[in-house]
Amino acid sequence: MYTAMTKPADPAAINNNNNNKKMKLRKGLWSPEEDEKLIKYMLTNGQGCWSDIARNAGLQRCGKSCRLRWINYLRPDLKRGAFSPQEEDLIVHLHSILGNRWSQIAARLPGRTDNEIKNFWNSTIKKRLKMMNNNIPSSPNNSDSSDPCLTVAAMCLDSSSSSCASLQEGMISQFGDPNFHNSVDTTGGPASFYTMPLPCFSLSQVGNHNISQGLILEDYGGVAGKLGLEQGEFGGTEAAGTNSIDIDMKGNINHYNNGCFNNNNEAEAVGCEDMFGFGLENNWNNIIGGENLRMGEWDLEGLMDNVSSFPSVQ
DNA sequence: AATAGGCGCAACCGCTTCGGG
DNA sequence: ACCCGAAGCGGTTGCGCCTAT
Repeated sequence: MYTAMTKPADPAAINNNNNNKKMKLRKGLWSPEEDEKLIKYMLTNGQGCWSDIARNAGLQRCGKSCRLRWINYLRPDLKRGAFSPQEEDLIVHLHSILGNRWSQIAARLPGRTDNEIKNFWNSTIKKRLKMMNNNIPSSPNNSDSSDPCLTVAAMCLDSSSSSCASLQEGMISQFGDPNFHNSVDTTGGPASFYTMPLPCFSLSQVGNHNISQGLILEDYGGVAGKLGLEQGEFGGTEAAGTNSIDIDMKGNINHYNNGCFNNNNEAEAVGCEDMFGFGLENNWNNIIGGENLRMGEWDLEGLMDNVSSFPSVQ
């Protein structure tokens, strides 16, 4: 496993190099000896300045490399081995909320690292979702998938690589992007609309309400965006038209056009409490209240608090 | 048996954020 | 207010293993 590139350094050279600030730092895979040194040092001295750790532990590594090795591999509290189905579900679920914020996802999976989760996502889950996505008809509500979380995530996979859950930030940033048209799925929407696959929440959280299309982004010629809820989004709702939020180039939500929500109290209740069951309702009230609100300031912690209803990971 | 291609994982790279001077 | 170094983060790369042909 250890290649020539990772061949342990000559001890004499280390001694010399310890006095030489220009010593050549090693790269590549870590040798067992290096691991041992780092573990020993960390257990004895605890965490500190990583560049000092690298030096004091007698490692020809940069602090950054030491930090990564410790966090991703050597930490005693790491959980090794395959992801459990519960962890897998939770990752998909969290990713639908947080997007590629791997560190935040990892923070909610004890013993797992962001790197591990990122790799897992980019290989296993992404592949699986892609396969599922091939089986999903253009209209998401026709999906017969048994796993709503995976279904939503698979739908999200059709959008930009920054993931659907970047609604809070990514979508906004894309409004001014001339390439925006290329980054979203255009299936199912009228010519002037760009249909974003259902973001941010799983069907299980939506309850019995039929989210048929998700969000629409109307192209304003790269000047601004318009975000709306498509007709028939909520069960029993007879929407009179597309309800919209105008968003300027800075991502400010300037006002909310009262459409079906005002015409249909039931729809309002459903939309605000169920659809945004992770805590978005507070922000949604802000939107309805006409207050300016930046997407990036949506209450992620509030969103995450509601994830507690998700099966716990062992 | 040989080998090409796919896959998973560890590590690096570059950018951003943060905190201290 | 500015600079600089450290830390953190996400994207990407490289390499060894596995598997299909």
